[in-house]
Amino acid sequence: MYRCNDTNPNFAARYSHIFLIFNINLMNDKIRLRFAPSPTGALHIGGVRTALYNYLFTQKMGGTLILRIEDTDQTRYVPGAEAYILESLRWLGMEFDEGPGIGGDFGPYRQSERKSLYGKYAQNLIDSGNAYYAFDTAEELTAMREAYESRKETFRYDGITRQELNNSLTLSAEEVKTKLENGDPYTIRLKVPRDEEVVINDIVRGEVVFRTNELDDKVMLKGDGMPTYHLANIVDDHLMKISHVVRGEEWLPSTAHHVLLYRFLGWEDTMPQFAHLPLILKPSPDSYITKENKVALAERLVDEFFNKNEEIDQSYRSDALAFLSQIFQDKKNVVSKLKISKKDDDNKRALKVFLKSNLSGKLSKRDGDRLGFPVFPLSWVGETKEDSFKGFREFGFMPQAMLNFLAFLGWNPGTEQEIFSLPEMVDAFSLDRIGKAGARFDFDKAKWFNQQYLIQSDNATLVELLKPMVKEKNYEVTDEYLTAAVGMMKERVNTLPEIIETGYYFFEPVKEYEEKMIHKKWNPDRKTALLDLKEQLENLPDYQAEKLEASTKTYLEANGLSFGDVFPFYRIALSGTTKGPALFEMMEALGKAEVEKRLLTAFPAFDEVFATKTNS
RNA sequence: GUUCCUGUGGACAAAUUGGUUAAGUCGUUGCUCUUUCACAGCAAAGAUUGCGGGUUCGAGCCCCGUCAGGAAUACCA
Repeated sequence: MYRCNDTNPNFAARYSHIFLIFNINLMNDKIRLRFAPSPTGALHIGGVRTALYNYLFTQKMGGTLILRIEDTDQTRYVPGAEAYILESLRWLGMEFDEGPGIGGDFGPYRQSERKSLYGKYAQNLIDSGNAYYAFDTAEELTAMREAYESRKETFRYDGITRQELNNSLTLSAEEVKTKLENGDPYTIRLKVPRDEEVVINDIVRGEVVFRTNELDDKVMLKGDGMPTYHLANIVDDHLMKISHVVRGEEWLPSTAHHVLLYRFLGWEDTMPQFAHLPLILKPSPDSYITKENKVALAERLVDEFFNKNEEIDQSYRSDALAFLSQIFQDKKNVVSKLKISKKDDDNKRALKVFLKSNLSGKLSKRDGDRLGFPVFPLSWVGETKEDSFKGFREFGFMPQAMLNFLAFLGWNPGTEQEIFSLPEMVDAFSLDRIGKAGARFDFDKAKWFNQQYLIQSDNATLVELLKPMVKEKNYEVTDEYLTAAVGMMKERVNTLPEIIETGYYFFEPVKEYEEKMIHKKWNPDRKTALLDLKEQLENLPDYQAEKLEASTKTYLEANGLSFGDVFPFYRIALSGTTKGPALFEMMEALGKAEVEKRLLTAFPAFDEVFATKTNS
């Protein structure tokens, strides 16, 4: 039975005073974490959260944070992905101590550049009898898997099946030698022992036990000479002296293999501690299926289904649509209706499998697109439109708000504080307050966080962030004016761009007047009073909010009018809507001339709107 | 199918480690403030802690069973 070391993650921190007494400083060079993304596309929200937790823990412990690029799969390599990852992390304000482009004593930090390193360890495994050469081709294995599947069984390359397969365990030494000398393609597979238990002591999950008989003989070295994730990861973590592995829960099932590897390579005593993070889940179907969108959503899903399964005939389309609208009827039980039953034909089966993976489970990049929220920190432009996504930044989120939101997906400080600056978060963070259950992505909450940050930020900062967007729209305004507009709008929106979208009237003439109020209350005879008031205000020595308000009050009292008689029409004239910032502040910001212009164009327009109502 | 993980109001979650009345936040609804919207403040609705047993004076927490959801099951990471 193999046990990973089970020291407390906070051990060094907790007892640092003792180490200090003995003048041993374990903290700084002991705690080393790594964030190890794969450059196969944009870094999604789950990866960002993993990076965050790695960052928080290292900062908290005064450790070292390493960025390692895991690009061992050449077929999935996407140019630009690494740059995207770097830029995302920079935007979010997470700094790394070592990594590509940063430097460090343990480089190189791209696995493709470390290729020559791994063969030696694979050979070690062979030499110690813990791995073997496998000559089965990918095609043979695929065929085998299909054959098993047709019998409703699952093929696994393991301690049983390897005895029947084409490898150095079944072939004679002579045959193996010949094959190797001939340059026949081969992989090196881990020889998982029989009848043992591997015990993992996970920081967030506690003790997890795997029986080796359930484990497959994973490939360590691929046919192209590249290591798989499993080998490269363990070798690099060891060579880079990683102390804690904080990664997503999807890795938990293969952790047993990793523990085995540490042991076979003789590194078990320095094996890092594992912390497997809960997954970030899609919003549940019943939260986003509405009367309004369910038809569009169904069509979209069916489109994607046919896109993905080109072999299925289009004639199945109406059936698929019908099925979807049927399961959307009762949105509470969508997932349970996706169970495959015996009477389902192949099409139905394929459809159900597709829907299940798209309506439940891990949050995926498609979801964002489909449901209208971002899943990536920054926009990503892929080769096709389908592979391009809008990021949190482009949605108008502030990096700190995104981090704050993400931090709470799977962790909480145990206090009632919700808004944390990055340093505060570092201070409050600990691995043992990470939860075990999957956390559901909730865009409403994300927006709330962003709004809190918007309100909290000073106007000057927001103005700087807004300037590029203002420029893009070709609005010509002074900083002073923008500052005023931002001050009035920021607590009325969730994201930055909304300031100039819903508050467009600060930058250009009103596009449309809200008709309801005009129909209800507009009285052409009132115009004289409104114009009267306008003139009185224009004659004030300074066109300033408080003065305007005082003067208006006087006027209304003198003429027996109420606020309600006047305000809505001024408001609609200036902004097109009855919602929005305080009227007099808006007037001050817009300025005397602009206000006059807008009032004079609005009143005749109101008459017209009013006339259409009386006519109809 | 198999292995592993996880179940606390609609969502995120707390619960001093077995202690009595199950926090708080988002969302929803209402009230206050306000010319409107928003912000802020206050309040309400919403939970037999997935379900069934057991242990115990006492169970969200421990044990057994069961159901549901998720992950993994590639020469991907």
